[in-house]
Amino acid sequence: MRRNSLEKKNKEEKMNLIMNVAEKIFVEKGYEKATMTEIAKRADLAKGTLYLYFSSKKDLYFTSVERALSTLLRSIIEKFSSCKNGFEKVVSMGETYVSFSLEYVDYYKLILNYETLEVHFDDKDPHVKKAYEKSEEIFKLLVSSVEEGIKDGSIDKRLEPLKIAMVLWSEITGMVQQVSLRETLYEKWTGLKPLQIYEYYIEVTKKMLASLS
Amino acid sequence: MRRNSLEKKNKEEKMNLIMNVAEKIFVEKGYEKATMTEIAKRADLAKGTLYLYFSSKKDLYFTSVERALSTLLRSIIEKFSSCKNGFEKVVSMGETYVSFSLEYVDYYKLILNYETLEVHFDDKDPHVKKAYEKSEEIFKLLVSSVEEGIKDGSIDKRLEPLKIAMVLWSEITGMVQQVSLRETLYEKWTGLKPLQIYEYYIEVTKKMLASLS
Amino acid sequence: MRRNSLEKKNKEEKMNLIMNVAEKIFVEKGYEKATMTEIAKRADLAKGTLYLYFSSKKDLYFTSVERALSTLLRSIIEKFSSCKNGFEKVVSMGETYVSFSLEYVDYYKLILNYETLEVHFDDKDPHVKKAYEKSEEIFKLLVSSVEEGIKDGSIDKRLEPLKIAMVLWSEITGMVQQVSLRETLYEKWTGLKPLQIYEYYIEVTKKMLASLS
Amino acid sequence: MRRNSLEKKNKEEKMNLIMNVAEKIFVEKGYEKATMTEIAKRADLAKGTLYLYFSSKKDLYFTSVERALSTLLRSIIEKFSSCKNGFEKVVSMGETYVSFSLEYVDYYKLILNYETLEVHFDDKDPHVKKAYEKSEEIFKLLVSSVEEGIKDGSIDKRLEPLKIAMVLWSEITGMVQQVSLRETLYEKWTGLKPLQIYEYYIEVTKKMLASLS
DNA sequence: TATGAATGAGACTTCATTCAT
DNA sequence: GATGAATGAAGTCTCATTCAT
Repeated sequence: MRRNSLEKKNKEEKMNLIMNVAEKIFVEKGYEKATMTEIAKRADLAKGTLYLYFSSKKDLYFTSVERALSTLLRSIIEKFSSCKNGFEKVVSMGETYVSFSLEYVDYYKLILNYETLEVHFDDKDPHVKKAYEKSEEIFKLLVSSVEEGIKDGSIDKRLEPLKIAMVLWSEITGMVQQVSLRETLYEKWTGLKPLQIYEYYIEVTKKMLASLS
Repeated sequence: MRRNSLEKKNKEEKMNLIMNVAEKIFVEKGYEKATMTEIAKRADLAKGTLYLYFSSKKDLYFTSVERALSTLLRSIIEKFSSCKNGFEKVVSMGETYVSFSLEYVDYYKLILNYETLEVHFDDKDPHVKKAYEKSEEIFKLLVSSVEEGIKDGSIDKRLEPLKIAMVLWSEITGMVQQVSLRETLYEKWTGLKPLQIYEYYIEVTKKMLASLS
Repeated sequence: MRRNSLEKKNKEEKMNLIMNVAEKIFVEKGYEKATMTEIAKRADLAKGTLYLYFSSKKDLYFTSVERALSTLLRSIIEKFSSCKNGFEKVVSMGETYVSFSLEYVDYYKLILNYETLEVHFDDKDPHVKKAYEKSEEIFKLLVSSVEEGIKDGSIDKRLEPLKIAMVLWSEITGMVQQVSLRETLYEKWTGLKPLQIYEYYIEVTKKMLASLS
Repeated sequence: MRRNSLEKKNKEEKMNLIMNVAEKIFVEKGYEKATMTEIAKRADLAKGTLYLYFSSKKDLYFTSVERALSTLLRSIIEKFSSCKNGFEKVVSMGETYVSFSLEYVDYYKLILNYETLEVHFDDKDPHVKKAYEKSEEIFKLLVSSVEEGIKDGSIDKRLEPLKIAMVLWSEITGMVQQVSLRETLYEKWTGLKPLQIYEYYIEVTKKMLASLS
């Protein structure tokens, strides 16, 4: 028993070690340009060793993405507990998403990278499916928070919950994707840093949500 | 002279022929998985011929992207002429962007593909620079339209033009990216089609912009 | 037209050149130990060039085997024309098989190598199927020759055609396989060279076939 | 002493356990495609453990082959005791060989696999040599049985003992190899099962041997 | 004795690019 | 201008063997 759980822990630790390295390289170069040889070298392991823990490059990539999505999901749920009404929950989700993207840049960019890439992977791949499920879980939280806010009067009752949730979701995921991708470009155009853009977005969106409440 | 311009026209036509094919393949498979062999075959040309018109795979890719961006830019400017005030111009830009993404799916997805990929290309590459310049041109149009709207009273004067332009820009580009990428997924989640999402976005955003005007 | 057939001829010639080299290496080292790198080097070609003519190592191997089987089949049929009765045809087939194995050692060993290996390949593989069909074609010739011999009185009428054909077939293919594989070993044991063994086999078998005719 | 012999017995048992598993896998997949990992797993042992009992994959393979050859040899000698003359001994050898191939399919196919493969191994390898010696031992038994038969009048005295022994040997080893390899193929061609082919072979060969005796 | 994680050489295969025709 | 055969670097993945525990 002790033995087994110890081995399991060791294995997990090693997998995490490898994923930490892989993540960086996938972010730096993109999925296709990242090579197993480089990942092995930077992890100070032999090439073959990677294959003891991950069955293929694709497996390594997706397992890393799943880990990142889980971290994000956990983060969002944690912050939820201190919200008094639906409006606050919605706002909290946006803020958490934004903080996460700023704090765990590598993690976040990995997700983002995956979001554009998976279109070229097989839709039936269990890895892809699993990742989708994680996303859907988060989205459902958003919908129910909006509904809660409309019921408790903290969100404008003329809004349609499903539609507004969908708009918020794509707005925020899209915006954060754009901004973190083009951080330097946008700063050159406007002098604004990501955080300033996000804060302004949240400010105007809060007003929009609450306009009649 | 006559001779030269004729040759030039022929050359341009051939380039367009190649780009038409390349575009489709880049969209279908992504940059890395697209092969020069397949592009040549589908264009009914010899592989070597591609290199008479484009110096490399990267060159072919970026030239295609530039062509797509130009089409988008032209589209936006055309629609501008019939707008009476700043507010209408801003709304028109959003609508045009949305229509473009729906109408020229291939073109649009190529841009989108590039937007995620270029991060992995050399920032100093003249191709990348040129593409950025095209984007900036569009963005500047947005900023000046917002300013115009505030001045002519069609947009809420408490909004900060640069910030709101930046938010609108990243919101809309990001949202359209998300939605066109995950069209089927989102429809499964909510039953909504892209157009319905976009229309609702535009509706609430119009209210937000005009709230005090 | 001229152009196409010329190209075809060139392609075939190149394929033959490659197969000539491959054959030797497959025989020397066996399928698994033969490497594409060595085949390319010995054919004085780049590794990638091999893949212009054969889609995989397996393809190269089987195409070589098919070529060898065809040569054998042609050989057997050619000799047939000068036989006066069934008995002579059966004997001629045995002799041709034997001569072939002595004359085209590489060719023959390649077939032999395949005969033991294919058991580990997929039975449904079109290559394997095609090779089987060639073998069956030869076997059917043997059966009909035996039947002819019984009818024309040149073969002992108490023999059962199908059974005796099957025995002859497995005897001779098996024997030649054993002997060519262990040539030196058997010579060490008995002082006999392959040809002497084969001749004695044919002598006693002729008597057996004709014993009552 | 007690200690030692017990240890020895344990060691031998373990070796046999490993060889039992290895045999099956070598037969199923062929030498090259069989992996030490799979052998270890199916034997419920760690990979490293295999190397405590066998110095290499090759060693494991050849030791297995030797064990199989010994079993065959023992089998042949056992049946010898009940034979009254040379003719009966020769026939008995053939029958035993045939029975062995039917009864110990795995064992037999391992030998067969080795017979084609060893040509690609180093001829001077002590393992290969040892295996050859076992074969020679059996062959010598055949030669002396033929001589005995000629002397005691049970075999046609016009036959040359060494030559006919060599022919019989290669005939039967070859035939059994062919038939066990292509069992299903031959049944499809003729409807005959291995045993029926072997019996007919023995029938006609008996007549041939005894024709004048 | 037994383990199994780690190694690293080497296999097959792909594909952007060149160049003689 | 057009061709497409040839190149060869580089990629992913496998597996016999070793060695610290």
